[in-house]
Amino acid sequence: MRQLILDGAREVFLEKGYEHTSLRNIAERIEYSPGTIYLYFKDKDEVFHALHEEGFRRMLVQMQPLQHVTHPFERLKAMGRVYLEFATKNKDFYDLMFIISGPMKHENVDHDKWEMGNRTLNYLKDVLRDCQAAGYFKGKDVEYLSFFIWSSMHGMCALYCRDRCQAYPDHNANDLMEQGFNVFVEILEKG
Amino acid sequence: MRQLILDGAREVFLEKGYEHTSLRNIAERIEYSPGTIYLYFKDKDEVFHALHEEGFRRMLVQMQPLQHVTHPFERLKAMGRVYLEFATKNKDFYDLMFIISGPMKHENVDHDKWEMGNRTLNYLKDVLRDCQAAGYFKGKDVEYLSFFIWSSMHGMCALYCRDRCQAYPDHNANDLMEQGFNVFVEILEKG
DNA sequence: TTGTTTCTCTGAACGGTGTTCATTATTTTG
DNA sequence: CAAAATAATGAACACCGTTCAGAGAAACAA
Repeated sequence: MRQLILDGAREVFLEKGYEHTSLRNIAERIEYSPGTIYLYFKDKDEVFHALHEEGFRRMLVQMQPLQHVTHPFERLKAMGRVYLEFATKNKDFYDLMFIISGPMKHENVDHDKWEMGNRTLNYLKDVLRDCQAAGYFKGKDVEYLSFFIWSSMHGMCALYCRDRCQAYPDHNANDLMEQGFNVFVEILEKG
Repeated sequence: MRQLILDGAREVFLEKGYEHTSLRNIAERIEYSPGTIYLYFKDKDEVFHALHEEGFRRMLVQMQPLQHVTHPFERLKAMGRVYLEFATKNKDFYDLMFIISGPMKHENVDHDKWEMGNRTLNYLKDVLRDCQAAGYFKGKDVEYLSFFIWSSMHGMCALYCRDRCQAYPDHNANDLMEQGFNVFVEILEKG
């Protein structure tokens, strides 16, 4: 049953986006009444927490092939590109995973949720350690370095998702992301 | 009248945050009926567009002192710190200015709105050109460079505002921001 | 002064939201 | 088959943004 609700939620969510997905929509889609959802989920946030997890699962799947990139810095670059592509091609999922406030309410977080997210972040840290072993990022703390790198990627994606790329009216948003990423790589290469 | 509404809106907004600010709240605060607001503003977004502008005005004020920092790269660093401080100390304004979807609906943007935002962005570009004149960021396109730098700063602030710093449970969020910024500066220094 | 026009403001109403809960329907168990 | 346990309902509550016919006040004309 829980799975049925989640499937309906994902369908409506991917069709209409987070903003326009109501519990009544979801209930209607799976042909149950609104109240039923509350028998299986505490509230709306808990429903979307599950999709949140699924988002990370999807992202991790897209990152699997990267393990065959042997050179660590190349792997880091490839990771960045996958991240960027994930955000631009799964705007709604990205929004839900990294921007929307709901799924991060303090109660929900400590538990065993957010596991997939941690796994992705740990993967980044591993790659960074590999980079350091290959002579990159000398003397940097992996924690802070990973936070900065994640932030830089997230920053572009967040501006993209929330239409702030319009601040550059003469540039196409996707172009901006790609060229911005290139600048990023060039600068990282020298550090 | 328009000003009265805006003042009420800002009060409620700063007290309860964007999420919990309804037109009914605002109307109640200024002791008018909800309908009245629609005589002076097209809709909710238009009300918050004005606060959006005010946010940029506040940010620009905080950036004024920077013009006395002579060394361009130092000015850039100082600008980053001001940006970071603005975001952490004016979470709600920052959220409204750079994260929330509303104020960026396509209709509203082309007009003469978004002017303050552009002014801030242009100031960043100017500083970057000064940096280039001083030998930094050789051969980089200022458009893409500014987008990347803005993104990096925004990324940290956005993760902060939307509680994603919890992904680092062993680190204090403010510490994360500061150290993340330091990593950023170190890496920029070498480019 | 009175009548008319103009402008401002109201507040009920519409359709939407998340959430609760007494009631009904179904299934499982004794 | 009856009783207990479980599952599902859908009306109701309190909100939301938004609209609009009409009430009230002010300004102007006669």
